[in-house]
Amino acid sequence: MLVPGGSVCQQRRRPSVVRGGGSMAPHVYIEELARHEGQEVVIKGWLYNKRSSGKLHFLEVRDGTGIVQTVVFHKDVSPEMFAAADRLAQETALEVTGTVRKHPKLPEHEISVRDLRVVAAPTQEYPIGPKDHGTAFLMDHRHLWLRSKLQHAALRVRAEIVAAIRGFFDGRGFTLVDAPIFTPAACEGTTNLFEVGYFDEKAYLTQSGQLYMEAGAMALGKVYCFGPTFRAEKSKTRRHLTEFWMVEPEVAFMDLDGDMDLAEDLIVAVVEQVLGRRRRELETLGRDPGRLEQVKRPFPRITYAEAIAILQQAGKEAKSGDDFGGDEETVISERFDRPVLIHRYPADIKAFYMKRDPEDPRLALCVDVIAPEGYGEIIGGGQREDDLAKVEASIAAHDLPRQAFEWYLDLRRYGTVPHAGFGLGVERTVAWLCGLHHVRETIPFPRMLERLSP
RNA sequence: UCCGGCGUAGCUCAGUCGGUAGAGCAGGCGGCUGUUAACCGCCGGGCCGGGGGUUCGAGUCCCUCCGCCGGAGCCA
Repeated sequence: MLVPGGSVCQQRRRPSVVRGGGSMAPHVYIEELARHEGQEVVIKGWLYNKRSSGKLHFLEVRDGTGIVQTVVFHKDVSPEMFAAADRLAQETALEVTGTVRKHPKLPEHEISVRDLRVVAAPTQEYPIGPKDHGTAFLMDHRHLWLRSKLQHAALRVRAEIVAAIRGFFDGRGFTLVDAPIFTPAACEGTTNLFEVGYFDEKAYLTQSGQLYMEAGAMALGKVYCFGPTFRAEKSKTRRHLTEFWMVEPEVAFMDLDGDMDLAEDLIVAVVEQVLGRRRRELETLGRDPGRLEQVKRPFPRITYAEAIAILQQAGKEAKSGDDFGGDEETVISERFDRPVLIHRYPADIKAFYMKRDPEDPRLALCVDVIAPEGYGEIIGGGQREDDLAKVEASIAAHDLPRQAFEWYLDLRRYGTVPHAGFGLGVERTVAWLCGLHHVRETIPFPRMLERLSP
């Protein structure tokens, strides 16, 4: 029975599909429809789009797993239901009962409708139509925009990437060690950290769980943390969020080479799993899987000095001692068909905990991974300084408050060992795999310089 | 913070040389038995971001403020 608006509460109390005779059709999700060809099923979802051809209405219904075209033919339903079906507004919540069959024109399935029930009609016009909208408008309606095809696909790929990352580390004997979100005053300088009140003192939202993972690695050997991190940088680019997710493995008795192997293995595993399980979503996003199928071992590994040489050959002004901006990363990444590892940057442009290269102490045993196609740095990491005196000296040289690092120095006092790790930025990885222009579409509710809501 | 750009109907936009506000979509009504951002006909819909200035006259030119977008720096 179709009820266009009103008496919704009553309907909710009696959620069964009202229809004459026969057994109740099973509730099926749209992504499973192919297995039910020829059967009568119930789809529970929302009206995505509607077309009509007089005696025939085409209702596109989405249920979170996909979108299916349902066909209402005037001879299959009552005249009242047929007329009401034509009046359904976009995003009406629906239960549709009908038979699954092959689409006559497309390689997919459709449903010929026998019964329709409105669960809830919209109280006002849905703001996002099947037409162009600007990003500001869409971001203001992010809570609704998530229902759209491309956003839906991107979030599913994101979830797959997160699952792949967890599966990768869990399968290799890593232990998940959650790092704190509140951190005490002054870790790596506070200018780009979000300050919050913490009872009678100040605290800062974490910008990395790494130091805590070093403690974790000394306790559990192979560890990783996975959570949100925060940067109060006034960055306005398509690669930046103020709140983003990072996975940070840390391994005791591992050196830089082992670190690079681990980073490479992780990326290959994630790409493989996404290609294997989310190909349909990549297609929806217009992402050519061929570009991702090239992401196989081994990745090119170049030194910082070689990267500078590439930039100079390309006519860019680059001299040793410069860090790379987005442009430089793009120039380098375009030389390769897969991610490129750049290692051994000058130590003085890197963080205090980086171990120096014994073969050239001006260099740090660090590595950045630059994604292909200009998606930028997705990994930064390296081997950590494990010598107590050298860490102490580095803390002093960076003007960091020694007191706050006493616990960190303890890790070098009680059985210090070589260790290494890295951080992988989830949103940039999602942007790369999905082929999205901007990281704001890679996270459900992005937090940016000018965006704190919804 | 700096540089550049944009604010016109619910949405996306056009608006000439300064001369009384336009289209498509969405909404409403009607038509169509296979549509694909369906299509066809009709109808309603405006603080032209706010303030100030120039002018007989400002959506249009100038100043200013606000909001947003893109990029740089910084970084994942």
